[in-house]
Amino acid sequence: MSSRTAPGPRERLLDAAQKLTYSHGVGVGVDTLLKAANVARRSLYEHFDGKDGLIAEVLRRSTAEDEARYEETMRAAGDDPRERLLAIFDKLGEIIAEPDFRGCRYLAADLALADPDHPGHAVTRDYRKRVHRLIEHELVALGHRKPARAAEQLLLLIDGTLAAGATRPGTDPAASARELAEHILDAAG
Amino acid sequence: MSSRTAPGPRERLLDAAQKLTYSHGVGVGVDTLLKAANVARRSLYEHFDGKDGLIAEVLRRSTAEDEARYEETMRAAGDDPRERLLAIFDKLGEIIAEPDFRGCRYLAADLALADPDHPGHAVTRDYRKRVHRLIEHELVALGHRKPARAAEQLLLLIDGTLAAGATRPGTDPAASARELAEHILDAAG
DNA sequence: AAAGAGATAGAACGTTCGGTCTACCCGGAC
DNA sequence: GTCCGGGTAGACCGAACGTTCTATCTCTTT
Repeated sequence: MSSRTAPGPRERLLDAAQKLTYSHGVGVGVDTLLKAANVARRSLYEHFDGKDGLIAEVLRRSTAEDEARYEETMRAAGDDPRERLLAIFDKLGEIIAEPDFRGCRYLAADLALADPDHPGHAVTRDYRKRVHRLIEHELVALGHRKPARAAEQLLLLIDGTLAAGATRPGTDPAASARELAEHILDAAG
Repeated sequence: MSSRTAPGPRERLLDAAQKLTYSHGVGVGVDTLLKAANVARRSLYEHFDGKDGLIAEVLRRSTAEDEARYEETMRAAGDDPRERLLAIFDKLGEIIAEPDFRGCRYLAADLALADPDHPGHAVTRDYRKRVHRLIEHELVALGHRKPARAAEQLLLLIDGTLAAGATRPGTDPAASARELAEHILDAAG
């Protein structure tokens, strides 16, 4: 009951799957996941009703964490919407610099899950909508003349930063994107 | 000997693999590829020494085609480097609009091939270098003050356009990117 | 002490994976 | 005609896949 309890099989499995589906892709075998989590085979099917359910739940958890990270990043940047939005790109720079960065988890999942009916797709779609809302809200607060268009452009910069961060070592895509983002925000009117 | 000869097993297999590794990801099974190409199992190993070799060759072929498409797009845009570069984003708009567009093949491959030693990675790395060179060359011809930085930014816009095109239906990332690209080029000095 | 829920270990299922192998077939060169 | 290289067809291999199953163990609750 206390918050200091050792994590149960469900949590261990989620933790391991979150780590491994990122580093090795959603194609990792269930044996690998079970072994890494030290969890019985059966628990996977009790808690998540199979691998697809586990993947969907991992994505749900990740999106919640990442959305919270967006909010925390903006919160730490103060009250000015402009600073709050630019802080996102500084944060992206940190994320990309992490040694085990492997690109955007959600894009990778969408590209890897060939079945368009896989429950994971709905999760990533929702996540993108929430981030979109988050950013558009700031643009409205900033008084931007075209918040919808500007939001699309900022999201494109984020996508591009994560893609370039994964595939163009030695470059600093976050800095490049930030510069372009400044221009978008300066056109606020 | 004539150019009108029916394509041999090697070509059929490459054609099928090029199509299927894009629509279904590089995780497609060998059986699926052989069936689609109407090719004997053995021919795969004779010509490509296994699935990995086939994938690498498919990527090589695709990069050659895509690089040629960049050059053709710029050639068709005339002599002005600015127009030639902006034409890329118009072309991207067309590509994204195609009904079977599924994102950037090379990013998908890099994300899906967990093994960093897979021969496919070298191919995509080379391709990105060549496109980088192509774009930087135009920026130099344009007389841009910071061709290296501007090239990185344009590449980031391309990556972002392809990513957003695959994951944000209903938006027009190519148009968003083009607008930002114009700003980059206007800062040419 | 007894019971029951939840976890564990692990065998086993059928399928698919990538890869190897044998056997046959066909067309052009000798 | 004979040979032979390149192709096809398909059986087969061990391994891994996701899934289901039984059996045992270990807590917590009563």
